[in-house]
Amino acid sequence: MPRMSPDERRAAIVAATRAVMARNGIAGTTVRDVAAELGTSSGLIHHYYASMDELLAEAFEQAARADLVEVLDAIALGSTPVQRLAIFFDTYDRGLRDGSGDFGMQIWLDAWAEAARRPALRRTSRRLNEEWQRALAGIIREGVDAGVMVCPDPDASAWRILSLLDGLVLQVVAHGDVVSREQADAWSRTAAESELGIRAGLLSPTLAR
Amino acid sequence: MPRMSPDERRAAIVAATRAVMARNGIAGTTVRDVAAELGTSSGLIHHYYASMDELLAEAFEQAARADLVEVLDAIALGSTPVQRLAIFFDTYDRGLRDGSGDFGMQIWLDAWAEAARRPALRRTSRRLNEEWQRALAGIIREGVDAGVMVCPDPDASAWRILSLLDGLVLQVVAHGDVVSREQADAWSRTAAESELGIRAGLLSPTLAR
DNA sequence: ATGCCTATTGGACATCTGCGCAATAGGGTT
DNA sequence: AACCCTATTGCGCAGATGTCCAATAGGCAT
Repeated sequence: MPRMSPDERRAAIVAATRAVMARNGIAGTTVRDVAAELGTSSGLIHHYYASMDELLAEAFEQAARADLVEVLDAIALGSTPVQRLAIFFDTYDRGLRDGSGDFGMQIWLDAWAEAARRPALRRTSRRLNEEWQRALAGIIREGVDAGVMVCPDPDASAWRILSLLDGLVLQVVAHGDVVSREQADAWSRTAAESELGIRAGLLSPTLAR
Repeated sequence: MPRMSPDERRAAIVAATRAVMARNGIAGTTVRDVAAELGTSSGLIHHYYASMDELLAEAFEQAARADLVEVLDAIALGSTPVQRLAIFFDTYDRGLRDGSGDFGMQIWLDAWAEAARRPALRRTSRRLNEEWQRALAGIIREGVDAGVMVCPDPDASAWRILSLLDGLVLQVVAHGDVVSREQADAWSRTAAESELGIRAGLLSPTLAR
């Protein structure tokens, strides 16, 4: 209702879109939903975003990046590679627990499926996934350099660990408790321990936080 | 146009739905698309299927089950647990290569995403996933009994291997070649070798076929 | 005060969706 | 040949969707 500067308004629109996306998923986010969430008219959205596609891609980008940044910040608090890796799993699991630190994991499933039909979303999803992989591979390389991990190919291991996480998340989010969140968490940690030659149990959840 | 028996017509409707699904994905399959593919009216579809959700679930069920049966049949040709496991990966990889004998892997991504919005599809997707897991766990148990695999928890291992496969498939299908099909194939095999205490290389692609 | 720029409105428009229903027509039974 | 059951039609309905546009109103410069 109140008049805003273009920058503020664009930010508000994206924030509202993220809120709706967290509730209804990407496919279930409509212009009118966003307008209602924002408390404005639907015409206003198109005054700032030429198409719904563009808005969805932008909102997903920001939401996904926020989660990535959260993980990167949390990781930075760890003092050893193994601890950083444990924190990586902590944060990932927390996202799974909340239904959303910032958004539901559901939007990742939506993004992966929608990628085939929405080029902008596809590029964003791919880029973000690569950044997750890079973050994980970085930890592994540090671990190898420090002599606390054994891994002939950190990039490949990072992709494997990440893909296992994605696959487990998929079961939890899409199918309910055929696999429990606790199992997804524990299994991915033990798989990483095995993959990286870390003694069993060292990747257990960090109690702090 | 020609009058059919209810059984024939139902089969024809599902076949047409599968064809449209393979082309447009699950979310992009509408009643009118199916009617056009079939060359009949849209009303006819509702004469046989009470809701679109039900029809999509049935079509997905049949398409997915066809692939599962293909894997089960192929596995049956293996003479040892390790060989059967190798064939399991062969068939999975073949599905990834073709775009598929019967449908693209894309519909799995669609199904996982749509599960949140379509209860019937959710149940079907979940059940099929469980059957894949059961098939895999069965092979593992045989391997353990025969003393050629080491695995304290075949069910958990099956879920891990399957989830890794799903996650890798996801990268290949959704993001193009950020991970190549060959890497997805090779990585999942080596992960399984490690997970099940099988000597490296024994799960390499079966040359026959 | 006056005027101008543009943020904002609220609804129209065309299109698509799943679904329901009265009417039609084809084929098997008698 | 007469009849009945039902497969099949074709359209209509109600709602949702993205997009667009003329009209309004709020604030900033003059």
